[in-house]
Amino acid sequence: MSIITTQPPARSQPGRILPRRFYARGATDVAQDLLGKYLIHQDTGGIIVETEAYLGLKDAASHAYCGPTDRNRVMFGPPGHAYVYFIYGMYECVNVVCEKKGEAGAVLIRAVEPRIGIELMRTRRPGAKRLRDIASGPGKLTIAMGITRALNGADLLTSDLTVREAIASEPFEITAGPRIGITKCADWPLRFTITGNEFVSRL
DNA sequence: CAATAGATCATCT
DNA sequence: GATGATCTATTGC
Repeated sequence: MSIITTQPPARSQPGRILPRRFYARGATDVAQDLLGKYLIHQDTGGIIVETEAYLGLKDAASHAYCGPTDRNRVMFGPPGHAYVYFIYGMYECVNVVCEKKGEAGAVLIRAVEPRIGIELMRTRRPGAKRLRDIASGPGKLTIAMGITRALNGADLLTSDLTVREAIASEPFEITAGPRIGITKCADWPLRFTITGNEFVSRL
């Protein structure tokens, strides 16, 4: 585990949808820069507090490691689109596609701090006792925000799933550590959290 | 609090 | 036919 000190974004319009070029970079950079941004779907949204980078063909833990298939095709497409996959027979997880077309980097959104449409999210996650249980995990946040495989391939700049600049953000530090729930490349420090944030999937 | 079992199915071998 | 970028409930200290 390591701590990375960040600067507040030099120039950002609060609430503005992130531009395509934000995503057209390496997944490791995008994963860190997504922290503190807003993930918005329809009437729900929150602050991204935990992400993981997946490095495509270079990364045995990535769904794209063995090349394009019907499932992972959007990861090889243009940046700034959603890759939503179904896992464990039960859950869906959202990624944002990075890198230029042809390269398959992606960032898994692992946890969100609920901010918009909290009541609606509560009804979708009736088992969640505390606010911090609503979206503190990749499978939980898709349920809370109504994100399904129907959004696989959706454009994050023009669909009703978007990522936006922070409204009013305090400076924060980033903690890096090993990714969760994988067996290959398990020691690569590609999981990033807002240091000390209580809405992450685990401390 | 930590460890473990069970749910459940699309995808790939 | 096995596995998996998970979650919840339950069991055991």
